[in-house]
Formats: sequence, C-alpha cells, structure tokens
Amino acid sequence: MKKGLTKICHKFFTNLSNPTRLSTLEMLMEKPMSVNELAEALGQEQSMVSHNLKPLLKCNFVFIQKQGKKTIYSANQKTVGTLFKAVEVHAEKYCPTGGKCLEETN
Amino acid sequence: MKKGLTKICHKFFTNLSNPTRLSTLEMLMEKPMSVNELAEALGQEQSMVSHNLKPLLKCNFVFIQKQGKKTIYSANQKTVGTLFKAVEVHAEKYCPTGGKCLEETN
DNA sequence: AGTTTATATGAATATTTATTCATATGAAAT
DNA sequence: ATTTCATATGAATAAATATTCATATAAACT
Repeated sequence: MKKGLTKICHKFFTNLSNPTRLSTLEMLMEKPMSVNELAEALGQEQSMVSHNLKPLLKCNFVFIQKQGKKTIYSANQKTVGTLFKAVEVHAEKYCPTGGKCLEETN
Repeated sequence: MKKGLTKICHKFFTNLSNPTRLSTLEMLMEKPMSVNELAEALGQEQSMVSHNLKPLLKCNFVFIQKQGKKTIYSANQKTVGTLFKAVEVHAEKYCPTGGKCLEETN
C-alpha cells in the first residue's frame, strides 16, 4: 500500500461505515435522485439525508448536478460499484450465513 | 447490489474505519506477525491490538495460526488487497492533494 | 506443580459519530 | 419583492466506538 494512503483509507471507509449512507449509495446506484426523493425512498428526514450526503460528496462517492431548485445526486458508479463488488465477493466466500457470523454475540 | 448485503457492508466498512485496524492490516499485508510484534511495530498496547484484531478476525480480514504460545496473524491478501487497491485508484483520481480535501474544515 | 510468556477479555471512561429539531439560504414562481 | 419550494447548516442530545488498565486464560518450560 502506498504510504499516506492510510489516512485517506480511514476517511474513505468511515464514510461507508454508516447504514444511512450505504442505503443512500445503494439507491443512487439505481438512478440519480434529488434529496427529497432520497429522503422519501429511505424513509428518513430530509436534514438527515443532507447531513449524510455531505461527506459522500466530499469524497466524490456521489456527484451533484443542479436542476432548477433541485439538486440531483448521482453515484460514482465506478468506485462504489468496485467496492460493493469487493464486499460481495468476500461475503460469498466468508459469510455464507449471510452475515449471521457478524451478529452481536461472540 | 444484492439485497441483504447492506448489513454486511456496514459491518465490513465499520471494521475498516479505524486507524489502528487499518495500520494493522497494512502491516500484515507485508508479512504475518504475532500480536506482540504488531503491538511493537504499531507502538500500541498489546491489549489494544488484541481488541482490534478481534473484529478483523471475525470478518476474515485476517487469519490466525497458532505457533507454540504465539498466535501468528496474517492478512487476507485477496480481500484486503482488492480494497486497498480500490481506494488507491479512487484517490489517484479524486484526491490529487493526497487527502487535503478531507481535512477537518469544510 | 509452579513459573514465565503470549494473548485475550471485561469493565470503566473517553472520544467520535449520528440524529434530531429549528432555522438559514437561495433559487424560482407569483 | 414576496412567497414557496428544495436543500443546507448549526447546535444540542443521543448513541456507538475506541482506549485504557487490570486481570484472566492458557500453553510451554523448569
């Protein structure tokens, strides 16, 4: 690993270690959406979605595009796709129980 | 993304969203090490290293192998390598300042 | 069996991160 | 220029995670 990347990795993964942000990315991988559309689709408050979009945007996991008064967010397909795929591959081999191994106890 | 993977992703990335664990993985990508060797290399207390190795082991980011009274930890080269590479590729394009964009302010 | 060495664990505290609610900003429509 | 709609922000509180220190376990050596 290239030196100095640890710090970036940390921000990077911290960014992804949140259910709201993960669901947001999952949604945006399907199609671009406005903040309110996301809030509705996720069943979350608009302010919470906004708060969570901010770090995703900062790390370029998502992009924005203004459309009148709306702000349309879209996913960075390449990066997010690669990461989700990596998890999928790992999970297939190491989490055959679908994550039961990760349960609270033990 | 396959459904049900969100939960796994969460555990997965949460696991990686910690500087001690990232440094640990970085070390172990170089070569297998015992807990005390890691503790020394990282300049951290043994108990802290142990605490942090636990979740890494649980998610199979690292493997163990007993050698007498030592426990040798090694990295899951494939998974960890893929992930670090993904960050590297993303960072090269989107973090040309080496992460300055991720600084506290703004 | 008792001692040493290596690692793991528990529980308390400290730190970080998320969530909520109230409100600000700012663009478009009237 | 005022109102409405869409989003962002700040600050307080709540919740999750990390860190430390003391101690337990357990294998190997005497």
